[in-house]
Amino acid sequence: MSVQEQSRRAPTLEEVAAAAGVSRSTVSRVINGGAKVSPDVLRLVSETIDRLEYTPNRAARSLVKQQTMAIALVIPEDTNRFFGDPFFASIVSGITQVLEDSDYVLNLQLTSPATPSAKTRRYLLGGNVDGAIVVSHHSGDEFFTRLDATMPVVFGGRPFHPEQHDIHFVDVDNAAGAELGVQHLISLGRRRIGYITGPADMQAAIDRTHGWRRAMRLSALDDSLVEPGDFSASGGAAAMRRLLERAPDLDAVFAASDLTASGAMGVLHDRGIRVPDDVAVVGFDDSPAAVRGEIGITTVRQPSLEMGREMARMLLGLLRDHDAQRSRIMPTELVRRASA
Amino acid sequence: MSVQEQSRRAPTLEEVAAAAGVSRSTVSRVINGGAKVSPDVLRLVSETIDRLEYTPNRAARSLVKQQTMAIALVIPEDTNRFFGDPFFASIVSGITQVLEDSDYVLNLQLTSPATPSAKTRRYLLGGNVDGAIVVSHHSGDEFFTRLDATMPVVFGGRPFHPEQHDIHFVDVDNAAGAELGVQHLISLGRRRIGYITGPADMQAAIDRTHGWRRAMRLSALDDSLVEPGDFSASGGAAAMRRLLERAPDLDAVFAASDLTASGAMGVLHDRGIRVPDDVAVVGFDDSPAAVRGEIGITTVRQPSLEMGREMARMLLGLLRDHDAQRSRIMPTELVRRASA
DNA sequence: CTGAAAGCGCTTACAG
DNA sequence: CTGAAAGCGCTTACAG
Repeated sequence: MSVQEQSRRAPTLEEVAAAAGVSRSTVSRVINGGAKVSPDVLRLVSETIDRLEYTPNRAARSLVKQQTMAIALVIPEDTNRFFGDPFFASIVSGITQVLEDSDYVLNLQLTSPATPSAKTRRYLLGGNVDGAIVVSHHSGDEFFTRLDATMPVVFGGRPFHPEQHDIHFVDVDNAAGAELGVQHLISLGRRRIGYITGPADMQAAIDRTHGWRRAMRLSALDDSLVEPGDFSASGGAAAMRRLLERAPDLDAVFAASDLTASGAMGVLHDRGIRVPDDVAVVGFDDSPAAVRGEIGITTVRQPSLEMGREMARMLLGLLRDHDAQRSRIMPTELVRRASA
Repeated sequence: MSVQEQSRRAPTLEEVAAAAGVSRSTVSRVINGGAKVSPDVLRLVSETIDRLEYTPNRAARSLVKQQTMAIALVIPEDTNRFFGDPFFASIVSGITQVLEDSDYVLNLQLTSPATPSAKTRRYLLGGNVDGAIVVSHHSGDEFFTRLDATMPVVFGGRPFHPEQHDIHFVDVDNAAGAELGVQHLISLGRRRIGYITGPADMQAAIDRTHGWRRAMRLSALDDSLVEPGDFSASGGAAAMRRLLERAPDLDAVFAASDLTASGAMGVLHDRGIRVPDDVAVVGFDDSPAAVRGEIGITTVRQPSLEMGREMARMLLGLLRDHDAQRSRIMPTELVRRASA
C-alpha cells in the first residue's frame, strides 16, 4: 500500500457535483440514465465524472435501492472435488461469462455438502445478495428450499425434492442421456454391461441410473451389474475393481461421469484389459476429462458451458421479472471417441 | 419467490431496539462487542436479536465503517484452463478455508489474462473490496501493480516485475524445485532429457526453466531440448510430439506441470514408448492430475492447499496491520511414483 | 452505562 | 429540466 493512498480516496457524488457546478441530484440523474437532463449539462457532468474517475459507492447505493447487486454462487461440495471436475468448471465459466455483461457481482460460497455453515446461512439469509445460483445440490438439507422462499434461486441440476414445483433450474434429461449411452454400447454388440453410478444423493445420478436400467431392460439384458461411484476418478477406479471381481467376463462399462470413466479405464489398463477391444467404455459429460487420457472417451455430452450461461440468464431474468421462465432442459448427445 | 417474502423482510436495528426497549446505540454496542453494556441489558438485547434473527445490514455498515468486508479473488486466466488445473483448484480451496473463519466474503473476478475488463477494473478500483488476491499473474499489464498501490494485494506466485520490492506474495522456489526434479532424472542415469516449459509470461514458468538449465549444466548435459508448453495437457502433448521429432533418442522428459506431463505421457503411450522404461517423466505440482492416469507421475510437490491458506492469512494480516509479513516461500519436495 | 444526534454516500419523490 | 430535503440502516463520538 503506497503513500498516495490518501489522495487516491475515491471521489464522492458531492465532489463531482461541486466540480461540475450542479447539484447532487443532477449528477445522480446522469449516472442513472441521464433522464431529463439538458444536453449541455449532461455533457459537462459526464466529462467531470470521467475526469475524476468517479464510481458510485456501492454500499450507499445498495442502502437506498435496497438491492445488493450481488449474486451468490453456492457450491455445496468439497472444493477440490468440485473444481477437480471439469464439468463444473465449465458451468462456472458460463455463469461468469454472462454475469460479466451485467452489473452483478458474484460471491463465492463454498460450503459443505450436507449442512451449509452458519456463516453461509447467515450470509444468504441476511439479505446480502439479491439472488443465488446453487450448483450440485445434494439432498439432506432443507436449507436451499427455504432459501428459495427468500430470494430468486436457480439450481444447476434438478433439485432432489420432487414436490417442489415452483423451482427454477437448468438441467439435461439425465435418464434419456444415460439411455443414449447404454444403447450405444448395446448397438456395438455388448451384452454384459456394468454400470458405475454417481452419488446416491444427487438427482442427476439417480436419473442416470433410471436411464441405464431402462435401456438394459428394453433389450432384456441383465441390469444387476451396478456399483456405486461418486463422479470422481478414484471412485470410478474402485468401482471398476469391484465390477471386475463380480463379473470378469463383462464386455462394457457405462460410467455416470467422464471422470468416473477415466478412473475405470486406469484400472482396465493396469489389468491389461484392452479398451475398447475387451471392454468398451462410455462416460457422461463430455468434459475435458474425456480427452485428457491416452484413449479418448466416448461420452454423453452435456452442454456445460451453455448450461452455466443459461443459469445466469435465468437468474437475471428472475431478478428483473419474478415470473420469468421456470426451468430449462437442455439436450444431450452422444460423442463418439475411441473407448466405445 | 413465495408470498411470505414481505413478512420475511429482514428486521432493522431500530426494530430490535424497539422490541428490547432500548436505544439503537445500545443494540449496536452489543453487536459490536458488547463494550460497556450492563449484563442484564446485554442478555435482553442478545435474546431479542436471536428471536428476531437479526443480521446487521451489510451496506449500511459498510457505508459508515468505510469497509466493504469483501475480498476479490482475481483470476486473470481463462476459466476452463484455470479450474481445469487441479493445482489452482487446491489454491482456491485453501483460500476459502481460511476466509470461512473470517468476516470477509469472497468476490470472484474472472478476467482475461492480458488486460482486465473495464468492469473488473472499475470494480477493483472503485472501492468495492478491501483487498485482493491475484492468482496466476501474467505479465503484460501494469494494472495489478497499480492496484497494489490502492489496497492490500497478495499474489499467488511471485509477480513478473522484479523491480517491485514491496509486493506481497506466496510462492515456492520454482528454480530449486525444477532442479530437484531434473536431478532425480539424472540420478536415474538419464542423459538425453527434454523439457516442456510453462507459459513464457509467467514468472513461475521462467524460474522453472532456470532450474532445469542449471541442473543440466551442472551435470554437463545438453540443455537444448526445450519445447514450449502452457501448463495444459494438450500443450504438453503437442510439445512432446515436437520433442520426439527433434530427438527420437531421448530417455527422459521434465514437464513444467503435472497436466503437461500427463499430456506428454499420452503421446508416449500412443507411440508405444514405455514409461518409465524407455522414457522417464517427472512433472511439477503434485496435483490430482499426477495420480489420475494409468501411470502415477513422479513430481515436484508444491503445497498448493497450504499456499492458498497462506495467501488468505497474509491478506487478512495486511488488512489488520499494514506492516504484515511481506512474502512467503514454501518448500517443494520430490514425490516418487511410477513415471520416474 | 445509556441515549440523542450527526453522518457515511447515495437516490428519489417533491417543488418549482 | 433542476435543486433542496428526506431517508436507506448503521456506527460513533458526545453528553449526561
